Amino acid sequence: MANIKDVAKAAGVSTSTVSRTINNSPSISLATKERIFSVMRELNYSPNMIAKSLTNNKSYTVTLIVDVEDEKSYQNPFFYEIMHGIERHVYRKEYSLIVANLSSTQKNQSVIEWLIKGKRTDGVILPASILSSAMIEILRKYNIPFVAIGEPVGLKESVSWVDVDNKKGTENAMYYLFEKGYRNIGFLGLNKTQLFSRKRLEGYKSALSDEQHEIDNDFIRECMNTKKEGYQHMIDLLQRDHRPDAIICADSHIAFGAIKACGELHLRIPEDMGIISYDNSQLAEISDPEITTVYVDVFELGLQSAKQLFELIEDPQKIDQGLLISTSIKVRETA
Amino acid sequence: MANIKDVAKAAGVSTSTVSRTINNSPSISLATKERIFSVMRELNYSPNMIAKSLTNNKSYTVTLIVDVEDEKSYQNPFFYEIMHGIERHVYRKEYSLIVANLSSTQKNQSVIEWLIKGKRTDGVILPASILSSAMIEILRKYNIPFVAIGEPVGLKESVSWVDVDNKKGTENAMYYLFEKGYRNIGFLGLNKTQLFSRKRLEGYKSALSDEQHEIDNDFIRECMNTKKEGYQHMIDLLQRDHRPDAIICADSHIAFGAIKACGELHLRIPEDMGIISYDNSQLAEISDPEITTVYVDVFELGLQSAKQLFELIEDPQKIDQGLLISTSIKVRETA
DNA sequence: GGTGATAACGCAACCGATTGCATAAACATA
DNA sequence: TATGTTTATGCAATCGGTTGCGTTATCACC
Repeated sequence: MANIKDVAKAAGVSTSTVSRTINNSPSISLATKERIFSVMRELNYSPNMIAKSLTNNKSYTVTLIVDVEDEKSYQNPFFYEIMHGIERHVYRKEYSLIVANLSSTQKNQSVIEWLIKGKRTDGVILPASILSSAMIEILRKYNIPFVAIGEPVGLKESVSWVDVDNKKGTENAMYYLFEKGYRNIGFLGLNKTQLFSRKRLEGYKSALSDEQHEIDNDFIRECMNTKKEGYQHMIDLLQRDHRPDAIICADSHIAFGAIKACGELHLRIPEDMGIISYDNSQLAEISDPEITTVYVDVFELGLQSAKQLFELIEDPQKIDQGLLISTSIKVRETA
Repeated sequence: MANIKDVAKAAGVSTSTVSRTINNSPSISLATKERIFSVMRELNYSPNMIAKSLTNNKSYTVTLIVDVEDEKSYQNPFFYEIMHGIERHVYRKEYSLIVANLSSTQKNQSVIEWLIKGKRTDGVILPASILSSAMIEILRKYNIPFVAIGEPVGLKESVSWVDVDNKKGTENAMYYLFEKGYRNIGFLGLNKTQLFSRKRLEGYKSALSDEQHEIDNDFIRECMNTKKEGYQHMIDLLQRDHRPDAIICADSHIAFGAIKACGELHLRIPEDMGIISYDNSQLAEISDPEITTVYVDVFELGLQSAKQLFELIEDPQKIDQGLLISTSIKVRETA
């Protein structure tokens, strides 16, 4: 394949001149630029990015870390779409995207350090679950910009991140349910360990306050993100005297369990029981009835994380900041 | 960060010597090798892969293409797992993995050509859906090894590929159903456009022949991979005089529809109706009852595709070949 | 016509590795 | 002792770009 020397020779100029026309230097006359461009086309030339990397000390590559622990959990279908969002922006910048997985439980930084030390990456996007202080230390030490997917919690220093606006999303779901006439709304979701569940619960509570409803703690259930727990808690809730007439599930698996419970107790959905969960389109649409959800534009989430990363790459002075992606209600059949 | 010169200086040798010890040349004395290694540790040195790439004319990177059209279809959760399988082998080889998406409908080769021309990739793994003849032409032209995920169909030349053994998988599912006592087994699946469905149908038919059953064409329904079509075809099948007592669904979405149909007609699963579909663990496990499936080790599929790719990279004489990944039956509740 | 400014380009060093060839020392052999 | 081998290492070119600095030609102006 043709290299810069071939182009220079064919155009009767030095490689410097070719390089400058590629990089659009003003000190090359228009005539020579055009001649060089036409030679480049003839020879089917494209610059060797490896060589470019060596001189410019940039890899033209960013890395997406995925958490293998999440792989089998609820996040799975999300991450795929996030990746596409990231890709879109990365390729727009003429960078390429490396993926690598790490385990949040094993606290293993080796892959990322290996990539950095080999000068293979200019920036990193990684789930907050992976962002241990040891990880931050490494990234800072080598001066590699990074952005977290998900709001990190309990960190001393500030970092860049993007997350779904879980609180507002749930508030909006509540307002939607109120408007539909539901009055006694419950909440099923884990809230101790998972930040996003906590935020969703916050939104649930703040919407109740806003609407002058009092918070009934019996309506709030800590519940793992599984069909089984969703089912059990729902059965339990429905056997009480004072039942909810609608429920917000922090996850679609929970909603599946809740729907099953309603079926067994012959409650009609959405007439007797409204249900809203968070979006996992595949599950929401295959459910019967289909689940009304808080829709999260995860593609946008990925895109924004990449944008933030490039801001840091292009301007090292840029200060770290968080960004919340807003949600909408995707009306299906359960509310 | 320390480079090879720093190491050479600190160890009192030339960069050649350092390079040779890194690459384990036999012509360096053990004593100097040890000294150099200890200096490397002291200085926290690792070789700059970019520079290595430039001299060795290898990018130490392979690319995984994903088909954005498939993104929203059944393959989605598969690809994620395939990616992990690929990753495992790629990082074992001390390569890194680039991902890029292409659309099978738009027939757009630009990203891949851009990566190749920029010398950013040494090999490509791509879904058969992307493997148009134009794509092959490009890959051959630049002499880039590639492996298809899925058996390509209608190509003139031979290429390397890995695929699930769909035929044998379905045969095994049939034998399993026979053993369970089912005698009238139907098949729901699309078989015109999708090779994997055709193969599954082949397996269905060959198992019937093997067991001396005759093929009842009314029991074979062309059916898109959706819950809706699965439901309709199942209702239709169940309203006939001669009903099946078990059914094989080429996809889990179909199975969801079939289960719904059984519920409405008050058929007990698995007593009155056995159901086996192909694996999508998330859907299979959230279904009620949980779906018995033909399990596909997609991680292994990815791993094997990467292995094949590296065989081609390491030995350009290596001839292209296909590889089938065998399946197993994952017994859950529907059969 | 001499001087200075400006425009357009080339020279050569450099980025961090690899490698063919040369070389020096140590050792063996005649 | 002179010569041939072997072992261990260094020199310098090379991969394909980039860039500071120098050079040449052209033109304006006095």
